[in-house]
Order: sequence, then structure tokens, then C-alpha cells
Amino acid sequence: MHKVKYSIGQLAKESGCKVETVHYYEKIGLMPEPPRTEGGHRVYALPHVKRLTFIRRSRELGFKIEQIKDLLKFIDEPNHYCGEVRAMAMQQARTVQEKINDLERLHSALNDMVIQCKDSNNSIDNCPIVDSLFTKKATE
Amino acid sequence: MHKVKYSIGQLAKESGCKVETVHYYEKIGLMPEPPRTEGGHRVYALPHVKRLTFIRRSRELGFKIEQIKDLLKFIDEPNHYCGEVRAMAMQQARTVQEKINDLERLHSALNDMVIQCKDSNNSIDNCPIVDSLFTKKATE
DNA sequence: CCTTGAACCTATAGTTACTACAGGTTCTAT
DNA sequence: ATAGAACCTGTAGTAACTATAGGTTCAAGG
Repeated sequence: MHKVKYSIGQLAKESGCKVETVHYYEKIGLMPEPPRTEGGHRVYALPHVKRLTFIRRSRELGFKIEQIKDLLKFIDEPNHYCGEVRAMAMQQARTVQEKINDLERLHSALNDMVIQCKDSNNSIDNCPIVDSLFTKKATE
Repeated sequence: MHKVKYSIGQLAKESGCKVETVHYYEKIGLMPEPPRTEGGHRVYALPHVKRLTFIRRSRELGFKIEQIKDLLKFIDEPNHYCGEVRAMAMQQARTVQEKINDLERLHSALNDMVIQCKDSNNSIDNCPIVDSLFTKKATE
């Protein structure tokens, strides 16, 4: 199942990205410039597949490109320890938790609004949702 | 506390936006072109403050600009009923709930990784976080 | 060997919702 | 009258891609 050479299309498929995304990652220096065929087509190998998979998974976990660059630096350069990566993962977990909290506040605000607005045949002038959106948040 | 005329800076402050954002909203047709002074400075009134506050609050609730355009259409045009707005709020609540679910999955994935990685002095080659990021999600 | 069509190439523009200049004008307060 | 804050327009930049155009190369079938 593991090939030795991959076209860009195969690389993309294997790692779950689009071809354009690979081009983009190459342009911003996240993926290396691979060897080419005579005709100029990119030729990849297994390490490329792994690297791109790493990138895609990290993106799914909400890491920003710049953070991924840092993670890859740890991995590319020898003499690094797990602790640095662990710290980044913990920080990321905190960031995600904050986003969850924000969204939950938002979700209950929306639900409150919907509950307030029992009579859908109300004219728009009396709609409690519209009303509450015209109101400022904290200070007046 | 309620004035009759507002400069763009005052409008921005009252509604919690930046001046540049007001310019932007005018350019994309979310805010109307207001009257001007002799010298060309924009002059706003209370309805503008309310409208912009509505927009800012809706953005905070995660509505996209296009959705806000729809909401404002309901409000601007008479003969609309609360039901349309209510439906949009409910849909928005669902969307937000989905985002929360996604983030919670992500959060526990990150936490799992951190827990797996007990020994921070591990070399990077043995780091379980790095490992799991090199692994594909569902299918191999 | 030749052809055909899928896959590839580069470069550029578009997306979303702003933010940040630059370089000039107007307003306001002293 | 003048200083400087606030305003004006227009353009470019941000993040992380996606999409398009217009052309070239590759692989498979005849």
C-alpha cells in the first residue's frame, strides 16, 4: 500500500488535502519544494505524505499555520524535547476551551431570544429578538 | 445622553465599532450613506446608532454579514413577521451548537494527547503527540 | 506510434470581514 | 490664527485557502 513515489494528486488524496492547498503550502514554505519530472511535475515520497498529514491533522485541531511552523521546527531540528510540543498542545486546549465557553454563552443568548419570541405572527415591530439586538451589551 | 447629531467617531464609539468598520459597512451597503457637512464629513443621527448597534450585536452572535442583510431587510421593509427572524435565530442556534460539538471533540483530542505525553523530557522522536499528529484520522 | 483526456503547471483574482496605512482636508478649541 | 485631533479617499494587507484561465505533460488504449 505504501508507494515510493507520489504525484501531487496522490499526495493530496493520501493526506486528505486538495492539490491547490499543497501548492499553497509550498508557496508559504510549509511544504518543501519536491523534485520534479523532466516535464516539471512534482514528485513526492512517503515523508511528504507524513508531513502533509501532520499539517492537515494539526489544522483540524485548530492550530494556526504559524503554530504548525513552530511544531515542524521542533520536529525538523534535532535536540528538541517533547515538553515544547506538550506545552503548545496544552495552550491550544485552553484556547479551544475559551472558544467553547464563548459559543455556549452565545448559544444560550440565541435560545433565550427564541423562547422570548413565542408569537411568530407578531409584527416585526414587537419582535423581542429584534428588540434585544438593538440593545447594547453592557454599558449604555 | 441622546444627541441629535453624531460624527462618525461618536457613532463608532456609541455602537462599539471602529470608524474604519463604519466606512466598510457603508461600502458594502450595510449602512446607508449619511448626509454630509459642507466640508464632506459624515453626519449621523440616532437611527444610525441603533442600526449599527444591531449589526454589531448580530455579528457578536455569529451572524454573517449576508444574514444580517436579510435580518435588516425584514426590519426595513414593513409587512414582515417575527416568524422569519425567529427562524433565522433558531437556525443560528443550531449552527452554533454544531460548532460547540466540533470544538468539544477537538478539546478532548488535545487533552488525550497531553495526558498520553507524560514524560516531557522524552526526545521528540518518542513524543506521543507528534505521533498522533502523524496518524490519519479515520481510514488508512 | 499516436491520440485523447485526465492530471498537471503557473499566475492571478476572489473569498470573508475587516484593519492599516498614506497623504491630504476639515473641524474645534484655544 | 493656529495647532492638532478627527476626518476624508483610496489602496493594500490579513488568514487560509479556493477558483479560474490558459497552457503543458503524462498515461493508457488502439
